[in-house]
Amino acid sequence: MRVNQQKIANALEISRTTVSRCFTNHPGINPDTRAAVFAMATKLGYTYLEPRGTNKSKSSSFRTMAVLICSDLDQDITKDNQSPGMQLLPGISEYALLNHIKLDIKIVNPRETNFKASHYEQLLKERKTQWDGVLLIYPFPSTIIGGLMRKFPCVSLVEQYGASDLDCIDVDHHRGVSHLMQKLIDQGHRRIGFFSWRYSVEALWVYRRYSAYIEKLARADLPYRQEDILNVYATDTYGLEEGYQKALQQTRDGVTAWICPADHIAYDFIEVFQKHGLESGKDYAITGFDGIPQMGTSQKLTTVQIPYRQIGYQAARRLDDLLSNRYSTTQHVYLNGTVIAGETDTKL
Amino acid sequence: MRVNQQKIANALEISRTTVSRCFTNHPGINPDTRAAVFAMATKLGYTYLEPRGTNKSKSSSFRTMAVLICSDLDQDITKDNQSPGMQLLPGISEYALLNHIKLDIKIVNPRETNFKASHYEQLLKERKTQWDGVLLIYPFPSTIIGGLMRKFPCVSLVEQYGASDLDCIDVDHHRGVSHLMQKLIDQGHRRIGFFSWRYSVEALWVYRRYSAYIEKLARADLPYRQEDILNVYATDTYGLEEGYQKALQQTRDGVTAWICPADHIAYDFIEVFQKHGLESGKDYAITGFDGIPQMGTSQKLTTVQIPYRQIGYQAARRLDDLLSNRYSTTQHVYLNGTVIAGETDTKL
DNA sequence: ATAATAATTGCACAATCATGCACTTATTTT
DNA sequence: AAAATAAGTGCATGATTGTGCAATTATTAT
Repeated sequence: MRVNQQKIANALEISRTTVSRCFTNHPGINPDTRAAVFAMATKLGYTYLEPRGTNKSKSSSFRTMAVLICSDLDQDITKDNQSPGMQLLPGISEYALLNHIKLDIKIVNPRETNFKASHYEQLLKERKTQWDGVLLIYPFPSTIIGGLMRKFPCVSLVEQYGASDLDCIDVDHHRGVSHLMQKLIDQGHRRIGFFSWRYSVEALWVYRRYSAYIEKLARADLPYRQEDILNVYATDTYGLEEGYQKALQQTRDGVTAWICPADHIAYDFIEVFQKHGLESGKDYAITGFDGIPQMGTSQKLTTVQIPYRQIGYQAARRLDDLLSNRYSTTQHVYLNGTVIAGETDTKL
Repeated sequence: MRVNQQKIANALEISRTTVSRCFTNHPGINPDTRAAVFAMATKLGYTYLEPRGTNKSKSSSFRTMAVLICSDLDQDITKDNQSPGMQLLPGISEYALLNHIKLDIKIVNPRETNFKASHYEQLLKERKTQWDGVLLIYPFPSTIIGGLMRKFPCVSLVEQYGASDLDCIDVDHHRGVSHLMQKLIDQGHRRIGFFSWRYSVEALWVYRRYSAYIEKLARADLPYRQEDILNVYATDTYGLEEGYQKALQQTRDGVTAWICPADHIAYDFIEVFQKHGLESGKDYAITGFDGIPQMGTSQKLTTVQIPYRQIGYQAARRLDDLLSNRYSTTQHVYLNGTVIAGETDTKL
């Protein structure tokens, strides 16, 4: 017999009305109840089909999306428009404009980890227009994410959040790293190392780009060498100076190219190595990731340009989807970055 | 005798009216029913040709998506409706119905690698209504993909295709593997191996799931052990029997859990180990990936259920986007699978 | 502690969906 | 040209889902 809402209601011993409201995104449903219903629906294999006739009239009402940027005010935003946070906005507002969505952009304090604190209380009460959903820019404390997700549909941009069921739009780490490495391999590099930093907060993109690096090694049939991978494993990390010493040592030992999971790591690397008389693009190859132009560098770094505008657009769009259909499988969208051919990937 | 709608109706024990409505994109047809009808039609070899003269104004507003299933007719389709190809149809049909898109489902020969061959010539010329875009199910020869992509917007389902700029919708390998491994780690496993098979065609999902495995090792701070990884590196592969010997050896040496990148690999593994007196879920833990229920197995495998319906839906949707040419950046969408707790991940 | 207020949930009824029957229209066959 | 076959459509109907309002429960303010 087919699964219907009644089955779910029976299983949870609640009324079918409540089940229906969960799927129709009705206000006034306890988030916990909704979660329980969705979990049971998945378990029983229920498929909710949006009603087809009615969904046109509904979209006429104005929605409001919050854009929360988790960053110190002076650090990121005020600095310049080059910061990722600012670069994402055009895409977001483009989508919002096209679809008559209001935006409410707020900067929140990264050090506030208590969702019940006045900082967030205020944020939520201040507005007359209720938020319908939230876009998250930069990493948030997980407690905050939990609190926000209970109240609103959320979509995260660029940064990802481990195992929690948060939708996320990001650059395609795998393709990016794969392209960079292919470029190196094409130039004759056979021993390619991975150089990162340890971050105080767990940086998921480091792991993701590292895993892309490993995957490419395997597919290109290049051997895995533990000693050419620096600062990925927690138990096997180096201090800043120590790390560079090790990198120097490995370079002398035969590593001809280094993959760095971020541009700023690569720029610093280049600077340090220069002090030791090693020139990037000549004595060794190096690539970054992010496509942030650096001032005061003579060389153009080979890197992957992150498609910020597209990410912003897709994120807003995904959130819009979630507003009308909250019972939807969590998804990650990875957009192709553009490889920027710099001068640092040259053959020896 | 020729195949007609009545045949399909009989086979599915529904009225012919319903079958007719499926092909004419009548509203008020359940997407599941429609998917079942399409599947049966494909199986029986029925091709729907729209009525001739009448469709001047009407059909022009309908777009047509081709769904190409690259599989041997008898192998996959006729077998049962459990095959991935068939399971994707309900989601595709759901989107198509909601958005007034016609579907044209075809099975193509995997061994035909020449796009200019009559096999494809026919496929393209047969129809009066031109395809507006193509959904690809199962891996196609790269020559065919190239040919198709030059002619139509394409989106691939479940399988991925390396570096080419093809949009793709798939299960979230990383989250799936991460959840499975976390489950193992929670149960006390500390030495987790990876066991795969070598495939004649490059299986991207093996690499992707392998890279997810490595990423999780790093994040959980478990050491990388080359000798616990079987049949991922081309230069370091074993024959079938040889591979199991090695796996046995490593298990005796201290590996307590094995991650397999696919259910069928895991089922075979269990069977072989059983012959050697090792019981899954007791003497060692093992997990698969795909959520395909296996007949004749006493134990339920711990695995990840692929959200076929959602994948189908999102793929159709992505293709629809590409048709209206709204977004140019190539993207990969990964949907969360559901971890199915079986009996094979137990602690020793 | 108790009243006032807000948040959830259930009931009853309304709306819509999905499908088969009967009939119409189009295309072949005889 | 009539008969036969195949396919499309209006309508009726039971199944399923959506919604206003009242009842219930939780929360907050006296």
